[in-house]
Amino acid sequence: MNLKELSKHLGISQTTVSRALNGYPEVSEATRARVIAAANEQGYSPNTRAQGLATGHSRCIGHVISVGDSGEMVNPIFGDFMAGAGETYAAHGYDMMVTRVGEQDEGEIYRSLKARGAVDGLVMHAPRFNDSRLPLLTELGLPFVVHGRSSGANTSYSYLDVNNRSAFQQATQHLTSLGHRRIALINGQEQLDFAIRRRQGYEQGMEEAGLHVDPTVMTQGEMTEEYGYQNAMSMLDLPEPPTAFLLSSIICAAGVRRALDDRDLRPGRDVSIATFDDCLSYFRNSAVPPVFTAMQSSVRAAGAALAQMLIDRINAPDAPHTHTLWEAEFVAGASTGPIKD
Amino acid sequence: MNLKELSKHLGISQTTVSRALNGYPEVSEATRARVIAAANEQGYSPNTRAQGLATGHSRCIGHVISVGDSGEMVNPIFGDFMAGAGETYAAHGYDMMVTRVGEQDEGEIYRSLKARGAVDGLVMHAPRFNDSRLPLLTELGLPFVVHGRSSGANTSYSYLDVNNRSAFQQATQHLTSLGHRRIALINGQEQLDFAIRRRQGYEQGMEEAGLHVDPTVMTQGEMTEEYGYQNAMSMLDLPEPPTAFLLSSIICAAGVRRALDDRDLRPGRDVSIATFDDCLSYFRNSAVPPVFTAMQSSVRAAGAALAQMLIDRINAPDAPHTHTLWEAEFVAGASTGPIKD
DNA sequence: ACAACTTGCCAAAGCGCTTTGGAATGGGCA
DNA sequence: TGCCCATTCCAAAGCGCTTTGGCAAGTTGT
Repeated sequence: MNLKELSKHLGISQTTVSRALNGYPEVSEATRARVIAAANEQGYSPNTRAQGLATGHSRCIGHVISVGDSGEMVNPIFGDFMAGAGETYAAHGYDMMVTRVGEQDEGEIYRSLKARGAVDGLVMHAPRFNDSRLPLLTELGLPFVVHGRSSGANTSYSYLDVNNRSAFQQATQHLTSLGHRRIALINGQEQLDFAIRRRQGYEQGMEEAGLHVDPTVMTQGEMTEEYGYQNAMSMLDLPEPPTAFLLSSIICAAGVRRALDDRDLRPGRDVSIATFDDCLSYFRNSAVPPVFTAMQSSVRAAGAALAQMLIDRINAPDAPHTHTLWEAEFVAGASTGPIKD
Repeated sequence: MNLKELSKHLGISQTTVSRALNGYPEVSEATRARVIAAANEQGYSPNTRAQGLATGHSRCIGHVISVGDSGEMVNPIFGDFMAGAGETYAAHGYDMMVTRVGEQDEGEIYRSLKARGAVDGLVMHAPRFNDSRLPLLTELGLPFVVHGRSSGANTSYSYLDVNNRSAFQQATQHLTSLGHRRIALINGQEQLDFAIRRRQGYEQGMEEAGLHVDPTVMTQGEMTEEYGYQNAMSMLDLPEPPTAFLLSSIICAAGVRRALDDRDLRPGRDVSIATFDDCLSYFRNSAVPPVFTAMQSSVRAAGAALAQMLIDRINAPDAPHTHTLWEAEFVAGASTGPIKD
């Protein structure tokens, strides 16, 4: 069933049917009601592509996820983020397109999405330091918002970020206030902006406690469970092992927990663990008290909010850029405790 | 830059440019080369919507993920599955559309995707027992493939599934051969087909060992870490606690591990854990020996293979349905061992 | 009663592409 | 030379929608 058929069925012109369906005022309410009823009855929905061609909009949002071909990690927050964003898109009648890309040709993908008119806007994920995608997207004139920020970039852009720096400064402070002086940082990949800021927060927290940072207990890498485990294991083998671990992801934290377990150390009593927690739906930290002392911020909520930001931006592309900074919430859990002497 | 402009720029008709670009034989190689060069130089890509309108195809694949509004779990395999599927789609010039849906109106979504011509085909996730989506999709005439199977359905469809039954039968057998007689099954939601089959495999394995199943050590639910933990904890409190746990997900297994830890029990020595492992990129079980004894099958590979199946199906919609059944691979890990007496 | 609006509808153009049905051009062959 | 076929290209229709510009009919003001 298409417009032509529907209009023939109703004995009314295509114009009128289209207008009735799209809420234009030039059609009487009686006609509109009749049209809508017929459309429902016939199961008519306007063809997305034709509508897009005619209007010049795709009513589709792009998400580009980069996954190295060499079996790199898929970001575990992906699903929850999408769930949040999808909710907003659905409410506004947008579709959601996701494109997988191996790092190399990410710029090419953006150009293509723009040239093909495939999306009305997109969400940029995992910004890096002075990210080159920022000027590219700006130049392309494709509305976009960023999940996170890019230090050192001098392009202006809209973003929603968690205050990673203050989160890690707070977490560090929590640990130092418990007497910990040797605190390991098991961070995400430090070409990613969020990891940079988290390190800064950690360094600041250490400094405020009059402690100096020691590179031997600081690592960065893909935040898998195994990565947490292995780093914790090797650090525990150091002549002067850390008494507390600060982690970038609850998945990693699980790995560290396993390492402690292997060493017969109990979290919170023998060694402390504090972590960032994205409130992943399949890995909740919501026991009472929470398993992990954590700085938490829902990535699903972030997805929903960013999607809204993007839609607003598409509707008003020349509006000034929006900057939203969420503070992570500190939750005291069972994984931290005063240092043993 | 659009076709018209490009053809004007080249002094050639739109027809010829289009044909040159699409590899039709009616154009000389010299002209083709010239056209392609100009297209690259001008950064021309055909408008997706216009192309779709003209051809009647969207070159887009749909994935519908259902996420309850009440904060239900997002399937942790989602990201890895998409990464695999996305690879295949990209190689074939397909885009990937994902639609979030709260259970209630899933049929509506399918109808809409079809009516709007938004996708050329779709992947159906998480089939349930006698899933009503099967006849619906068949009736709609939208090419689709299923990740998993639907017991009790009498519609014919293409699928790729892991042999969940044999996987769990094998895992159970492994445990019984180690002397375990009281084996807990912490399963996924048993309205989902894969969980049904896993239970059957478990029951078969128990029966083969001359053991009868005991509902008090069998649960089903959303496979979160906490779910694994809580069930393990309460089962360990039973008058006759299980000596082994069989799990549907490595995320859950982590929870069980934590429970054992809390009870000062060591996996593999005091209590055994065997689990299904989807080879999630952020939660690898690839240590030597693996942390968990597991039945493993890569969900990323499944995504890639299913995508290929769907594309084949789109290209030959009347071909007979394809059924692929993968056997999960047994890996002996550190989490299982002979029963303590 | 007549001009001036409003209201409710329609025909047709246009969005950017593919594809059908020719129409030139040139080469091979008798 | 004349005929036939390939080869190479083009004009125009059509995909399903939105939107412009009108046109009747009904309504208002004087």
